[in-house]
Amino acid sequence: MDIAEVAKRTGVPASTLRYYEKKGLIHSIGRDGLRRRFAPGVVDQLALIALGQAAGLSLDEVRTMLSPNGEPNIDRQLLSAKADEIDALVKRLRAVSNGLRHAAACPAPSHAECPSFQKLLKAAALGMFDTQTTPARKAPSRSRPTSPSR
Amino acid sequence: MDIAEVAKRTGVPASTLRYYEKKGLIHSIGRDGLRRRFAPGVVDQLALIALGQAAGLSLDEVRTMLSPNGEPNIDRQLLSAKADEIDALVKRLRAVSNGLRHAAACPAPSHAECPSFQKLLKAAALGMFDTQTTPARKAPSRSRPTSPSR
DNA sequence: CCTTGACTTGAAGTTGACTTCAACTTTTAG
DNA sequence: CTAAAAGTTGAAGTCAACTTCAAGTCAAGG
Repeated sequence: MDIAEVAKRTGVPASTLRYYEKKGLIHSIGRDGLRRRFAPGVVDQLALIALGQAAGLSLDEVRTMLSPNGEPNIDRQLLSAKADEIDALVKRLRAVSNGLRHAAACPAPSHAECPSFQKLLKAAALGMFDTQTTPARKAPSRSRPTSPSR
Repeated sequence: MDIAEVAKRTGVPASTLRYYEKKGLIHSIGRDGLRRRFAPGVVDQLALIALGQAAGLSLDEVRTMLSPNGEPNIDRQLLSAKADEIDALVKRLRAVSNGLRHAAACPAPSHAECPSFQKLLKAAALGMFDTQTTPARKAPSRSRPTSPSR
């Protein structure tokens, strides 16, 4: 597959594909002339990358998850740590989702004034700031670049 | 509470609190001299903001969720749409978590070579790129700023 | 009174993740 | 053969979300 084909299949723009390759997240499996050729597996890879990003990982983190560079030990530890983080995130996100859903259905004029909304979200937020023991600021996230990227 | 107190309680640096205030995400409830004074509720607000970010919302999106500015109708629609998005994200994230957990326990030298890891993640990635109908690139995310901010 | 320390501001700098641009090489169609 | 279309590069630009900086204000202690 050439770069345009991958872009078409995944919706990831060519510029991003080149950027990812430079960063070492994907690899072209040779050149046809000077054009990159990609193995079909790159499509799955890109899905995983998108998934990792959605989970709040940086591109560098995603790369270390996907490539067995140095110590496997450290890698595995890191892996389950990440899994724990993601589980925690999932818990909170479900609460947020419930909160939003309730807010959407709730008759109160402003959800800021709806007590059950408040409660749901407060529950979701509980434990984010541990007032002593934990580091706080656990889960990161990101902003949309620009276009919805057809 | 003054700004330092809020920072201490939440782990969110003072500079960020000022930035958020400028952006309209939080509000100081008056000044003591020229110093801001915050209501205790701001702590919960900040937790919600962090949560929203973890869910992949931009600060602007978080603000619109939290403030009843214009049309409530649009707001509610948007709310349940966001809830749907989050639910979808949660589904994928759980698959990722399972994948990572398996990879951490798996005896294969590199998880890239482990077939069950591949399968799990491929399942997680399924539907991310819809090959025709949907826009792809559904959920965003973010990277860590710098300090762990204790 | 004067310094110290916590706060204030606006402006500029940083970082991650891309995108855009200018200049160039190939491949493809006529 | 030649021109357009699609690919390539490195460098520079953009954007969101902050952080850092310079310069100033203010309350409190010595």
